[in-house]
Amino acid sequence: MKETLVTISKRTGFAISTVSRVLNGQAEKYRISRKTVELILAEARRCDYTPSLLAKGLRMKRTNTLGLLIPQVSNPYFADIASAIIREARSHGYTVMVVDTMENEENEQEGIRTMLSRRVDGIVAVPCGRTPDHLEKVNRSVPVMLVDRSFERTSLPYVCTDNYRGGVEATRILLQRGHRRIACIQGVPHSMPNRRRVQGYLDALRQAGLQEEAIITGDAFSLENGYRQTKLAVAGPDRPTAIFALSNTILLGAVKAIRESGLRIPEDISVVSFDDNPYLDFLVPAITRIGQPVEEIGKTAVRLLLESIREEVRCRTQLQLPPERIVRDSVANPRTAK
Amino acid sequence: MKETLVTISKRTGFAISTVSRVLNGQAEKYRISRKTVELILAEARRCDYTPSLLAKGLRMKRTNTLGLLIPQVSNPYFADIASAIIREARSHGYTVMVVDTMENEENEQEGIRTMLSRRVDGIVAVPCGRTPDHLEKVNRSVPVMLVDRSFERTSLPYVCTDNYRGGVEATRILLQRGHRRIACIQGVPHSMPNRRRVQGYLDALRQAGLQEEAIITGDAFSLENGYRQTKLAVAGPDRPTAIFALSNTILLGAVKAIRESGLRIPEDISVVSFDDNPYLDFLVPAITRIGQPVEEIGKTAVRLLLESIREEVRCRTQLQLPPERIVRDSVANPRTAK
DNA sequence: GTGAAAGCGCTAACAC
DNA sequence: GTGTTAGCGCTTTCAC
Repeated sequence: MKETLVTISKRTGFAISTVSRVLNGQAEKYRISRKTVELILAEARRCDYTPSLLAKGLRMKRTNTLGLLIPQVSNPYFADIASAIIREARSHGYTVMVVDTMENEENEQEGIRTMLSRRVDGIVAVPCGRTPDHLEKVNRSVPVMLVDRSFERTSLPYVCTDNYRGGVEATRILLQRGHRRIACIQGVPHSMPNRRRVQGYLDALRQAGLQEEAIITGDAFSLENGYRQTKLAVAGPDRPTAIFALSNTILLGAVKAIRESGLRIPEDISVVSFDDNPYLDFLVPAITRIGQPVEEIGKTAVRLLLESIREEVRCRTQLQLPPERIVRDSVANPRTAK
Repeated sequence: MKETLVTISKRTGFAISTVSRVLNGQAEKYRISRKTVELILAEARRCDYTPSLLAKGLRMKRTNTLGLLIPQVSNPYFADIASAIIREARSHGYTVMVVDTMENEENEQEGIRTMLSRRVDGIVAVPCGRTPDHLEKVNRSVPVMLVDRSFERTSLPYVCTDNYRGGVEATRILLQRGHRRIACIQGVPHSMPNRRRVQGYLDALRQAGLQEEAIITGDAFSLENGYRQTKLAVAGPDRPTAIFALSNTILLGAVKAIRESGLRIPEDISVVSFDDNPYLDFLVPAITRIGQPVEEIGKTAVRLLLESIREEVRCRTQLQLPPERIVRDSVANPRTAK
């Protein structure tokens, strides 16, 4: 049978309230005698007392638990984010319940329901819907923090990469080498990170007076999409001299297609990708890329969320953290510019 | 203010118990009239009633929650396992609390404490200690299921890869090509997966009458370890013609060292690795490897655990699932055998 | 310095 | 068919 305050109370002869106070470190506050404190602590240790956070949560209306909605835990990028969030939460005494939404809005909604039922103190979400409506509604009952992805106009707080700037930088890396025909292979068109990256790409081209040259294709953050679009691109008459892949998965597809076509990176075609990953240094050549500050995103999101829980106010901070250029060997001058 | 059974009870005029029964789908069982049912359901929907699983858990002594202890969520291999576990649990109506133990036994113990306090119905663990003692003790109060790693002699149930067989198969792939000097670069020596893989390697050599040729080095599942050991191995006088890396990370270090030394894979030296990962197909050459049935491991572990929770008996199943050979292009005949 | 008791939201045994 | 009530384990107000 489980130990409770009652059993300890009975065995030590002190009242439940006294036991509770001692076990919560409130002995001082209530000026409970040293002797009592020690007796109770000893007994608690002896019987391996494990306080019920269920009962405590029910009483206190706080569970020290956060909910985390992630579109795909097995995706290394999301795993990194989840990892950062879980660790940061733990360092503040919070535990995290994770729901894998599998990029499905229904799963997301159901996940939110379970979390609310479990009375989480706050929710961190990488949202997968097209609109913030539902999450905004949830935010009225429990604080919500968006991570990685956000929405066009929303009052919800978020922490993500400055994807626009990432798009600009990636494109500039190529422009500086003299590339003019740069194919941008995108992921899910309506998603915010995608739109911002594309916008960055377009603006960089525009500033270079190359707006006419924009080539935007693709529709999914997948290897298949990267492969298909690259196949098409290199087969066409006016082959691009460089490819900007908007994600790791797209990049892999692109690399596969390029290799199959017999072209060499970077001699025949340059490549820049988004997202960091240790493996990218082991491809030949190593891939030049725009890394996202994953660790910082997770940490910051949790800190802001916990703060808003503590202060009992809704957080309104919307943060875009700067991406990181990781220059390797997949970019060279275009042939035509030689 | 939050809605509860009481508020609904008051507003509809029915007793709390009636409301409870209806909302739990027990209307039939208690032969509650259609009208009552509809009124109550309507009101619950209207006010967006969210049942408190805290209160329910307190009352029922079941929370429909599992605890998951993972040594490093950001490691793609563990992320895959976590993903499978989370999804399988969800499909049975369970939510998962994840603790990242960071390969630290203290964190593991603390993680267990929080989980027990939160009254999880069961715990899935990739343990990081050297002995099963503590987990066996925990198993007396709540069912524990080991995953990926196990212990030499333990009564705890587990589901993992047949690492011994993996070690044998990897080694045989090399032996069949005529390799005789095969360096095995291991990870943490005392860990079960490592020991079993090494044992498989040794037995495969023995069966080929090559026990004298065994070369076992290394001490960590890390890129650095793989790099260092490979550097030493290729620099030595009697260079191995093949390397068996006991993990992905070790492999990457090995590849780096081999490239730096100017040797080519597989012409100068063959390579076989453990663990699957999509990126391995994009290295040049693509790496031949032994994949672990991660999805199945996670699924099976959760199923067995839930079953033992349901039946209220301790599971004693200890399962080793067969690994998968993934043959690519990193193995060739050794030079000397030509 | 310590204790008694109410109540958090829920289920289920028992009553009618 | 529906209602009353005890109790899950905890915190906290009020009392002494």
